[in-house]
Amino acid sequence: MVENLVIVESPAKAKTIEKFLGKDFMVKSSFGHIRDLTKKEFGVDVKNNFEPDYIVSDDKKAVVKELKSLAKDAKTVWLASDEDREGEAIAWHLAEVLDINDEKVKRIVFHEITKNAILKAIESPRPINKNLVDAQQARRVLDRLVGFEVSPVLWKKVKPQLSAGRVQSVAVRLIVEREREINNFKPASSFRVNGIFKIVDKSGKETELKAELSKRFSNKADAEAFLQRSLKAEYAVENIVTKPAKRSPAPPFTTSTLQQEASRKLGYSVSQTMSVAQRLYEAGKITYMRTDSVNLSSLAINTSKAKITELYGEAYSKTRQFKTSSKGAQEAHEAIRPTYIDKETVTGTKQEQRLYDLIWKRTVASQMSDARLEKTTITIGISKTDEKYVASGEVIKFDGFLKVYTESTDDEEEKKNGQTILPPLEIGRQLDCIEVLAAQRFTLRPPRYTEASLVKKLEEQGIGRPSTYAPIITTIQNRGYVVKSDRPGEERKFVTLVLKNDNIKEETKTETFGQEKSKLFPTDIGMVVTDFLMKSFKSIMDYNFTAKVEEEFDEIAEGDLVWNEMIGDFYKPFHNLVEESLQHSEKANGERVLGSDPETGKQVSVKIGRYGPLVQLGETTDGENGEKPKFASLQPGQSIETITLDEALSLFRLPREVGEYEGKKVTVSIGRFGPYVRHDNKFISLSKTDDPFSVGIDRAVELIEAKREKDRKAVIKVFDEDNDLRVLNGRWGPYVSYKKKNYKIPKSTKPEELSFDDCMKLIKAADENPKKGRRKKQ
DNA sequence: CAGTGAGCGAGCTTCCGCTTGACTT
Repeated sequence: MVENLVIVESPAKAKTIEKFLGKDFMVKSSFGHIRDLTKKEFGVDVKNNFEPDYIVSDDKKAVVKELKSLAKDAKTVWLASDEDREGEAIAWHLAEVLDINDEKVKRIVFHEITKNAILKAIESPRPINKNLVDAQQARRVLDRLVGFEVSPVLWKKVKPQLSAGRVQSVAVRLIVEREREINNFKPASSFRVNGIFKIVDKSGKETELKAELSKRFSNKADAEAFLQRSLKAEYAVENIVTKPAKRSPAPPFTTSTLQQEASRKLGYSVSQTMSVAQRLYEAGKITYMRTDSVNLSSLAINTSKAKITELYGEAYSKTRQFKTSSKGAQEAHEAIRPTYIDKETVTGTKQEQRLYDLIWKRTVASQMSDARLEKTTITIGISKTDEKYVASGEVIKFDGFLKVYTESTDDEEEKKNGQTILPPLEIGRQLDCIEVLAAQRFTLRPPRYTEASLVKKLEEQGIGRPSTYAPIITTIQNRGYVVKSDRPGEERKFVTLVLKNDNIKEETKTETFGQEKSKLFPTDIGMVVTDFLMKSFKSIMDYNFTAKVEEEFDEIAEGDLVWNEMIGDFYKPFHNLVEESLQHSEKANGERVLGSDPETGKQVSVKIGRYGPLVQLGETTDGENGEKPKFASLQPGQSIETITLDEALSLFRLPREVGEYEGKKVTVSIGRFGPYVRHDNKFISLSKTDDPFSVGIDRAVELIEAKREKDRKAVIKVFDEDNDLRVLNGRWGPYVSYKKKNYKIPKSTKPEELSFDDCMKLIKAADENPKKGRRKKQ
């Protein structure tokens, strides 16, 4: 029997705290929430003051049972869940479920896992804050009402299995609207002019100085006129301005900033970052990784100071406490930092080491001095015209925190503007101009979201929580609203004018732009659902909806508002929208008429069908004449919103019969797995460079023969005893194939030397004890 | 592995936030 039972949310936290507390304390974990609204029913009694119907989740039954029996025997039960809305609710649910005497229960809180903080917390217990619990109940009930009332409207009006929610629908809206901004974007061009000057220093060494003209020209004629004016011009330094500047370090990591930096610097996906961080946390190497706080414990600040002084000297140390600026932050934890800041590196996988390194640097840099810079601007005058060239540069006078860490940005343009060191010059110096280059530049369309930049945007709007950023991104992809994908760049021509050796030369060059890697694209269904929700549930889709209800949750937490009343005020108009939409909304399928087929005059349209987006030739009403419309699926990368009539029509040109080979038809088409050639009931994939619309019989035969050759090579051995048994060479090396199942060959044996009996032994052994993780999902 | 798009009806789907494993590749 234990005197004191302490319950926290996370088992790793329990382990740490137990060490601080000594023998009389047993520390256990609830593994997060233990109860939730029932899923089988609606879970909220809307006719009875929105009474919630809570049940212990299936996967928590064992935990609850254990905690219950421990609590029964303990003298005091300390509920030590986090000090935020959700944590307070967890404490309350525990108190309700554990079924123990109120006097035995004490609620304690701490914001950092240090011995001092824990001992202090034990000294000052408090009752459960019911107002805060009510704020959580309001949050939970509101999310259930929105999710479980709006989703069924989508099932009826758009497609079964779809979902809508306070957070996910707005996340999808962001991506849809960005995509439309990009589709509607019309790039404008202007001419940017750079002069390259020759500088000779005292020792006779030559360097080049690049300076940009302070003016851009909106068209080629103006740029050309400027170059004409510049012919035989003379150049001189008109002014040099030097200004001191400073740069300060970024605050320590929160979940969102860690996800952003790990994405930019290490290329990790949001969920990858979280699982690597989880492992570091469980190994006791970093503090809790789901946090919205930039706060550091005084212990952490002091150890950083000592470490920085030791490594870089006192001048580099500057202790700082940061304040959070993000909307809706609840700051139940510390910032994400190394548990022991004096440890510069850790053992573990490469991934863990790299993430730890990032966290260490960010934390330490946050406690370092500002960097001091000197910014210099040189203005160069032109003898024959009023425009000026400007060159700017930056010199680091004292590196401060930059010695350790610099935060990255999402802005690609910013990266190019790297700091340059300017050569020493003085006012009045004459400069030789090597060349003047005027190049046509285009305005940039808005960037598509990456996982991490979406998280950043959501956090700015106060939507979602540290524990949900990664799941949100998974959800909107699983629902088919959004896909993460790459897109090849497009080519575009641009004009350059070069003035060199008193001669102006025009040239047209090509550049690629708009290349995308791992970006979030909305699907057709994502766009149709967003449009539907915007029409019927505008208030829920409002970017400020979460912020608005959060204010009310805060009032509930303060005791100034009663939660059921707040929900009641929300529900009445909301439920009316639901009813209204169910009764009056048209079915939404995103149908768009593209025009008519020049050959038949029939209408060509696109819409979302049962199996996805399709193009339709002819109308269903034509059926009266006995003619059914023709259908074809859209290809990956095509969208019902942007597809053109020509693109749509060409989808009907497949499958194409390209000829005959060995007396059998050869056809080309596009299937689920891409373009293919079909011959004698065999399918052969086209290569990336083949165009399914133009591939001819010669190329098709070439592919068929190549495939046959490959298949021949793939067979290492066949057996007379049993035709089903073969030794094959596959993508991952040789293997044994028998009755459609594949078997690994031990590394020690040579595949050519396997006998029939050897193979059968292998098969028997593998079938008899299937290894864990090799079984197929049912 | 390489389709599908008629209509009906039964039975199912769905939210957000707090936590880890247990899965499979």
